[in-house]
Amino acid sequence: MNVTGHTRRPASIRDVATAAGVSYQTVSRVINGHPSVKPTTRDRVLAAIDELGFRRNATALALASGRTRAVTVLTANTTHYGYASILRGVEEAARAASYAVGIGVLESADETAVAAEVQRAADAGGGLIVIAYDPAGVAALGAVPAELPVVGVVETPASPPGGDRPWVWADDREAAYQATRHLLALGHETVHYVAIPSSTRRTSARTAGWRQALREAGAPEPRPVQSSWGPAGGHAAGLRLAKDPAVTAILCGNDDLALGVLRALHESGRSVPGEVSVAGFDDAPHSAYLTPSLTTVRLDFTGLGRAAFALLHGVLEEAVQVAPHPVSEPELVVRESSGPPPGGVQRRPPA
Amino acid sequence: MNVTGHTRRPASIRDVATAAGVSYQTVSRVINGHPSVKPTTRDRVLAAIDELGFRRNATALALASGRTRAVTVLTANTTHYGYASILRGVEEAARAASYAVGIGVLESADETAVAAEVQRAADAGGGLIVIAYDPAGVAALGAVPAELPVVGVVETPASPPGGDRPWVWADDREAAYQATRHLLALGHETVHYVAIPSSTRRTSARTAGWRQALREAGAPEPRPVQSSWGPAGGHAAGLRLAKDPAVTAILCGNDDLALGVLRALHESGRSVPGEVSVAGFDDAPHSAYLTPSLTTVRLDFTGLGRAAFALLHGVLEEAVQVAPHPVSEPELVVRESSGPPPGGVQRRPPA
DNA sequence: GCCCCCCATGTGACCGGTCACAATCCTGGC
DNA sequence: GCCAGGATTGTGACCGGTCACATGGGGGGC
Repeated sequence: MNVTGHTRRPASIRDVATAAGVSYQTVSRVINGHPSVKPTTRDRVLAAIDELGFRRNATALALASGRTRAVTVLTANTTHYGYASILRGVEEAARAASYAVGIGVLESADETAVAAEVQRAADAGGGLIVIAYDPAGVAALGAVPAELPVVGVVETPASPPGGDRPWVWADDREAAYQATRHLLALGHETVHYVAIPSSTRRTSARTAGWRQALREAGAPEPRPVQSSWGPAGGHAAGLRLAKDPAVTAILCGNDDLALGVLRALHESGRSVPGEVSVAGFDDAPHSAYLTPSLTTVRLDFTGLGRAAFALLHGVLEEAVQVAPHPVSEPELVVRESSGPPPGGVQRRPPA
Repeated sequence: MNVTGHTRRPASIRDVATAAGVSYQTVSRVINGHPSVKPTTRDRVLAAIDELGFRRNATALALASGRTRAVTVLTANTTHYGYASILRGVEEAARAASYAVGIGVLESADETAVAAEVQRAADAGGGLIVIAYDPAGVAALGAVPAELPVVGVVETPASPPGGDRPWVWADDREAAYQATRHLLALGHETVHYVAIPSSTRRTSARTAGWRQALREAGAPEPRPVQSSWGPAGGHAAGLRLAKDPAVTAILCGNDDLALGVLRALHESGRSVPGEVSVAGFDDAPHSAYLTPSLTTVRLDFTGLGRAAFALLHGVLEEAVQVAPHPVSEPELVVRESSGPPPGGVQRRPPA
């Protein structure tokens, strides 16, 4: 097996063919599992493949056949828990299907920057998965040329800006609805909301679910506090909300925001959950270990990533079309950060 | 610009050549910036390129020239802060150099699984960056065939198992040393250490730095508590350490472990930093917002990723070799979780 | 005015696979 | 024993670029 010392270039199908005493086309048939190859011949070819350590050149395959077996994930953020988990899900599914996974980061939502990044992803060949939870992602999804196979991971199911592209989504609306109902059921008069940046100018799914729960309960609807993605934004928002003694329950657009809010409440001397209840969103790994541990809604991001890949895989190989949303339901996880409002129940919990 | 409705395949250099009335080779020269092309001709070609929306086919380029302009990052984990940040740094630098970035996840340290993943990465063409902080990563680095260009992101600089491969590293030893000295300087008799899983059977760099600081101070050297990567491991370790009233200072292998330790101390009724001081490692984004906020050592993971790419880039293109460790020094960040031991200073702080 | 050389451009082969089609072998039916 | 037809195998062209070399034209040195 490669006894000669000097680096030689890897064996091609013609090398294998020579070694096995057949034509290159026969080798091609063997590696593609074509049925009409005599067993004897096949064995000889396989032996030669083994001996030369032959591996099919993916580049040549892609050029000759057009099949690329690659996916590029376009995302605005790789360190954030939700995004990273989606990426992980994609990678998992892609690995199982022996697809290569590429990644492109959308540094800004600027139109030309986004277009450049989409181009770069397109150049890589294969399919695209765009995480369109934020303005940059939404812009990217919109900028994908029509002929490119793409799947969006979107916030709202109703026809996203990307048009008729296939998509997957987690039911953020339902998740926010559940979390809000939980807080209301504890007896809070209303629930304030610290929002992550919206992906579109329209109301986000999370905001919508929160509002729906308030409305159904006949609770007052405070203005949502627009914030950022990270704990710093939550901290700033939390400081503002802490000043208002009427605030007894806060829902946050994600767990990082909730962390910042918790910190702000602590600094303002308001106890959680004694005076104020806080709920997050996503169930990031650290949320269970905070003090107080964080009530939140768990979303199956990994499953979402897997689903996105499955869908794209179906598009690329015209195999069985996967059902568009096989992702598990959001699950409310009640921990220490939520409890009844101070001074007992202020309004009747719903029957 | 592509007025016809039906999807047509993208323009090739021959299409451009025909449109510009030159040969395909001239087009090739223009897109490669070859000097000897008459300006008039160049302009005509550029116009044709623009009109047809020509983009050079990366696959064909790779096949014909061997240059791939791609990096694959092999890592055991994508959601963990440090890993994700390294990946981000690589992506950033790669984008600037217009390289494509691929990602492969090492699901287990099992030899055949690792070998398969390395093969997959090799098939993608281009260079490899292996994050070798853990057994799976170390195994992967070792399994990379000699002829493949690879850079390791390693824990300890001294000849890693990968042999003479180029590598980058953050000075974990120095970082642990600083953190430990900080705690000792506050007056703690000694510092306990909750360790992340070691990448090799040998003592990790972080453990070594911690031990060195203890030794220099003549402090007792407790056995390090072996743990995992996540908060759950830190929690378990913290519960054990909390039982021992002699424990007044704990250094953790990363911020997630520290989070678990903080939680365990809280559950055990021991106040931080009143009774016990805790320090972490990495300065993850949430650490500043914990209650108490976490004293930790900031490491420039993003810079590490950028450096890894720069090094690989040098190897791939035989450009100027980059200095092997241009990564910034670790920086101690003192926050609320560390303070003097209960009952005042128990030993003299070093002069 | 001639020759040499460089500038500008074109031609053919090749990278390592695939595809479409042709050519051979072998077998059964009559 | 002859022929049709499926099973095997081989040949040439092609994917979209690059590389090595050939070719035609114009300017400077003499």
